[in-house]
Amino acid sequence: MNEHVHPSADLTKNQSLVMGALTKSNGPLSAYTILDQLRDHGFRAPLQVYRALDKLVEFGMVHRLESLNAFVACRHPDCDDNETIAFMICEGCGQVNEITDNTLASRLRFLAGQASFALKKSTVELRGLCRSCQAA
Amino acid sequence: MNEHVHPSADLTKNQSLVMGALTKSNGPLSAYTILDQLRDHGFRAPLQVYRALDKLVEFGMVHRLESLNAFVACRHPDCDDNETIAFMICEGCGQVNEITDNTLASRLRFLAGQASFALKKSTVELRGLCRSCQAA
DNA sequence: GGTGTGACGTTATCTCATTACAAGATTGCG
DNA sequence: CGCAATCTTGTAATGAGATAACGTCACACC
Repeated sequence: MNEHVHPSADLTKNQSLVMGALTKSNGPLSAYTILDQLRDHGFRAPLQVYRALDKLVEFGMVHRLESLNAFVACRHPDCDDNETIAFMICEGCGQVNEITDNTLASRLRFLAGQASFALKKSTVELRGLCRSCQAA
Repeated sequence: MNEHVHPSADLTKNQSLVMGALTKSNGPLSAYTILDQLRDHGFRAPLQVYRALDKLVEFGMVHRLESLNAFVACRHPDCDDNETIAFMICEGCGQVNEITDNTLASRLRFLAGQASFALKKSTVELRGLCRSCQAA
């Protein structure tokens, strides 16, 4: 079992299929959209997608976008799933930009610390318009 | 028509009822939980709740927690709905803490600016355990 | 062989949210 | 007043997202 990095080689068949669908897409996909895309490959029920997604998220290969109820492939090769990640989501074209920023992350940790709050996971999602979509 | 501040006096009956339910609760409520609580007051369908919530969110009196699919009454009397707000959500007791932090907000604006991203709304939700729940 | 574990498949169900249509209520104005 | 425009409401139906509960299968390990 490969450790420490994205275990791409160890993915099961279903996990690979779901990962493939997300990688090919240039935007986030909902679980049901993935299901529809994989019906030809034998997928029949939402749970098949959700189980694969759970694992992929656990591996840090996929992120869940809470404000969209959708999932996106991680573009950082060695993305630590515990790290604070921020997403910029364009409401025009649907594109998602993934950014990591230490200043942001440490500010969030500071705020949590001030309140004696044991931080487990941060969700930071910025909605707006990307450069191209502002022109239109 | 619309006002410049929280138009508490201008709430419709349904909006007042929903606002009341959220204010009385010491944690976030889902739309369907609100619906159940208001059945005695004539509420019959989810849409009655969602319509009221839409307006209350628009007025800045209620915030939506994306990671919970739930809603919480704003505790800041003059909360501007455009302002960046962060939530600390305890996974133990369900309590939600609302915090505004200028350093955080300006960092998010900076990151957006760097990418020429026209920021409309920020979602910042921290999950973890509050002080009391860490003891247990 | 027996046992534990993890992935898989299927059905049903649950929660969250919206679409579509109709009826009152209110405001504004000729 | 009479009428249109707009807003709020009510109701039913449906769409979208997620999980529970069952059973099966493959495989590693002793």
